Amino acid sequence: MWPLRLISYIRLLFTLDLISDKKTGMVRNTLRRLPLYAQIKSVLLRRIGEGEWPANLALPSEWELAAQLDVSQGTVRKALGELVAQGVLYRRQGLGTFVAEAADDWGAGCLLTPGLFGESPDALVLEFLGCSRANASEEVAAALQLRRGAPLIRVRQLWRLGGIAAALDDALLAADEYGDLDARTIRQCGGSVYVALQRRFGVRPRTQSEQLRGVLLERDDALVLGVAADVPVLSLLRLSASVEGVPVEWRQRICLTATLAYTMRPGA
Amino acid sequence: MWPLRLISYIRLLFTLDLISDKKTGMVRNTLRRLPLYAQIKSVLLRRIGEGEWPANLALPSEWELAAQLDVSQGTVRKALGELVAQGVLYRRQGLGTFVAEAADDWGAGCLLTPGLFGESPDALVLEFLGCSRANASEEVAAALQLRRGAPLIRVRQLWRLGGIAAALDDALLAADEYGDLDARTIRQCGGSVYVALQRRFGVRPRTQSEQLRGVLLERDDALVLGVAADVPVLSLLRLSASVEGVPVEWRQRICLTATLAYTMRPGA
DNA sequence: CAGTGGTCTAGACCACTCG
DNA sequence: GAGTGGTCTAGACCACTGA
Repeated sequence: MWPLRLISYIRLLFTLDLISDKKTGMVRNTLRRLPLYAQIKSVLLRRIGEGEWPANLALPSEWELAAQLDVSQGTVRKALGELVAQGVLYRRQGLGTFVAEAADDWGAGCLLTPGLFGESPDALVLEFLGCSRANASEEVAAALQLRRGAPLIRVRQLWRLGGIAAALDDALLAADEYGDLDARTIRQCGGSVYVALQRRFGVRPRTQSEQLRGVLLERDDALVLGVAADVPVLSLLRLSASVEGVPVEWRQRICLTATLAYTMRPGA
Repeated sequence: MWPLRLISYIRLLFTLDLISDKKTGMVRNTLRRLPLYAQIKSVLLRRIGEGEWPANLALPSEWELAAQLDVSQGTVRKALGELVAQGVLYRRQGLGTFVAEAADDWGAGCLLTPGLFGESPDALVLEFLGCSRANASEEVAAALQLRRGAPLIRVRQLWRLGGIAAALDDALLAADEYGDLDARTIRQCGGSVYVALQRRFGVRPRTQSEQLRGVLLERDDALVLGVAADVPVLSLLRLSASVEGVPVEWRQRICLTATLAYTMRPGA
């Protein structure tokens, strides 16, 4: 019994690219620096990132995974639970555990609703406007860990609610890394940058930080949105990173708030 | 063994004010409509609400609670875990599980930071401005489940960051329910409405819904904040409710965003 | 040192979904 | 009915805290 467990720990060790110079007796302790379920989580995250299981197809069952990784079902369950909480997976009782689609470009931070404290989120429609090149400002360069002036891809998207323009997005990505992201690719992905990143680069961006301001709508943006300029709007900045924590995308969003309000997801 | 479990289920039944007309054989199934850990959660929430354990003092240990409620430690742990996730409790390894302080008036929805994607939240200072009476508008009445024109208590607070005015709050509460909330009481609670609610009424408000807009700063508010009017600012509306889900407070906040930005808590 | 939360296991049963 | 996630138990050991 015990030797078998030990072997599994050693296997996990290599799977995680961790190195231990300790004697076998010490391996377990060394590994315990991270709880087993956290190690399982890393292993699964990597295998998901490598596209081992397509989106919306079931992973192996909890018992199957437990056998593969040589841990108990409860431990697998705890790891899966955290991934579900992070939105990477979802579960359906009696069916299985599934890889979630790439995150929606709108993001999980806040939700748009038409009414006041209304409950119906209403379908936002994403419209792809175009792709262009740009250079990193000081601010963007710092956030994306690039040098100032580094070449960027700029993706412009328009959000509509019931046909009416609601928000305007500018997504910025490092061109050196994601230069292949052209208009055709994004169009094939329904206009979604995140879906394109997932399919083309195996990157699943996750919101890392979001920031809000009240600003006045600029003339250029007002033209695109088809409304008057100089009205107060909501400005959102978002930094997204891969599951490994590498910055991927900087996004700036302008939200019209004259007739709409933005309801935040009730936290916890 | 089994009879003992049965008795515990029946006890839980009464603790939860649930009623079952079924024969003893059916009680278990009836109860199973809610998982055991969820029932434990309710029981604990109520006991916390009744002030059984003062803030920052330890609850009984997981094993002790398990014995009291006649469930396993793992089940208690799951219930406690969810309450920790909700911010009602916090845990410290080796010490115990504690009741958290009343929520901060600032709220858990978003966090203010001075810099761009900066990491230091910086201490916000709350300044109590005063108390007054008002009447419920249509909107507020609907949110607080009152009739239109119902008497309200209005509490005004100013938030400062490094001495500089950053935000202005107007909290509205039903006067019929919370009429005792006068300036003296609130001052005794450090200016915090939530602390006062907890101490005076045993109510622990939790954010239920939050809504954002970009608006222009009005003249009256500009005077209080000591800045120019007509600048774009962030407007936040928040509805708070008791743990039982009864609406308690409607709060309107005006955030200056000329030199500050509001970073949202990274979700999950 | 004793007591606490944190992790992990093995095994059981339930509730749901599908063919 | 077979297979899946969801819950619950009993017991073990670890890591941390404080006296």
